[in-house]
Amino acid sequence: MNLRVPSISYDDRMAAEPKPLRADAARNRAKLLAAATEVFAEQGLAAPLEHVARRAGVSIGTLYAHFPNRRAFQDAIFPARLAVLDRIAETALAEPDPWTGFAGFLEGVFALQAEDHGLNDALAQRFPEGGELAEVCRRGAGHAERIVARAQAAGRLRADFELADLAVVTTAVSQVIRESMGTAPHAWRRCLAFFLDGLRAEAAHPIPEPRPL
Amino acid sequence: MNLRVPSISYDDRMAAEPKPLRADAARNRAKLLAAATEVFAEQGLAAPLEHVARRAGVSIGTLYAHFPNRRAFQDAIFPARLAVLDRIAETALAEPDPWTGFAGFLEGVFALQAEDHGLNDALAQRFPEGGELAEVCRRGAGHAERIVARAQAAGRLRADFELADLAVVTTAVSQVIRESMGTAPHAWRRCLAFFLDGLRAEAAHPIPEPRPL
DNA sequence: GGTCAAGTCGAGGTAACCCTCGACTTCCAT
DNA sequence: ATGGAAGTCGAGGGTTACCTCGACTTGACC
Repeated sequence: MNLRVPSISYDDRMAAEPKPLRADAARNRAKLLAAATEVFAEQGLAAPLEHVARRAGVSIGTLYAHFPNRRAFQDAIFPARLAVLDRIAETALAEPDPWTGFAGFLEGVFALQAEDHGLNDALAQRFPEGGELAEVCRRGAGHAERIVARAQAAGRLRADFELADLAVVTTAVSQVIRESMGTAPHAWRRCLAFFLDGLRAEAAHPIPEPRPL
Repeated sequence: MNLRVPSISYDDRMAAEPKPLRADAARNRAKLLAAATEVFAEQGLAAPLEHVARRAGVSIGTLYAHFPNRRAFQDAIFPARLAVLDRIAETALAEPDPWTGFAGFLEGVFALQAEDHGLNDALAQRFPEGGELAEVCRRGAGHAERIVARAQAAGRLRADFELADLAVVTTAVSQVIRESMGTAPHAWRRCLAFFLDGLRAEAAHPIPEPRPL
């Protein structure tokens, strides 16, 4: 009893570099990734994986051989796509006017989502639960925190705005993007404009209601 | 050729009063309606009809005998539920301060949605396409138009706000309600408060972007 | 209480999507 | 060129919903 199976450590598992793929396999993997990127962008994150396989010109079995589940696709696709987020945040913080920086940050994040239905869905997942995607989101939240703090310190962003409210605003605008993507691709900009006007310090009226979250 | 089948007119079909049901059938119909109201409120409009049948204590076949499709349920349930809307609108227009009226109207509409997942879904359907539900919505839109116009005429609601924007705001806040219903039932109020502060005439900054819809 | 239209039942067909697994094919190192 | 590991294939089993239809049951009226 009590035999310990000699097992690789957690770190080993995490650090395990992917063994080199055979030429055809590498090709298929690339085709799958490209197909998934397109399909998710068009149809959203819930698109049937069969569609992805078909678009990649590969069987459903092969798809599962490369990506055991939908999450594997997300982790492979979105972190790279979200790298732009860091740039947007940098630009926002570099902006001399803290309010312009704040507004530009939101604008940038939403513009990104407006180009990609899948990305929109990915960010709408309250907590992308584990994986690299979660990591990227955490980084994004960090950026957001600094940008919000700076705008508030400058007295431009209303003082009663909290970080949690940012998630709520994101939920709201993301939905507008999703619904109007096809028919009125810029409707969300008006929506955001109204919102921003309500977030300026000088526009603030006391909020009667309970805790933010 | 060219024989016209003697057929009842459109008006006849529309006006056709439902023939009296047998006692047991009437009972089942009532049970189904009650069950559907509950189930939709809890699980949203997309809830499986099998759940409704089960909760009503009736077979799936009976359910379909009474309501041939999901729309039939909606038409039977929501118009009554939305009658409150007329009251809310009345109150809003009776309010001496046009801004308070406008804000109260939105507050009322959303509070209604916050109590009923199904209602929320129903109103989120851009155009409930036909049926009595559509009629109710059209009436609601009429009310909204008057309330908006009054608030703008009084110089309280920003002049560049258009009726189409109301739909957008509704989309946004409805989604917040849906997402936070379980965890933070009042999050939407903060969201609405920010929004409203952005809609006040004195908060308005020019919107750079194209047409509203 | 007998008749039969009205109502009820639920098994089962259709469909969309999930994912697996054993038979087959292809690459590559020798 | 060939053996065998690596990769590919797609039919098929599982799930969850939708909706139908023929056999059965029941209420209402005589």
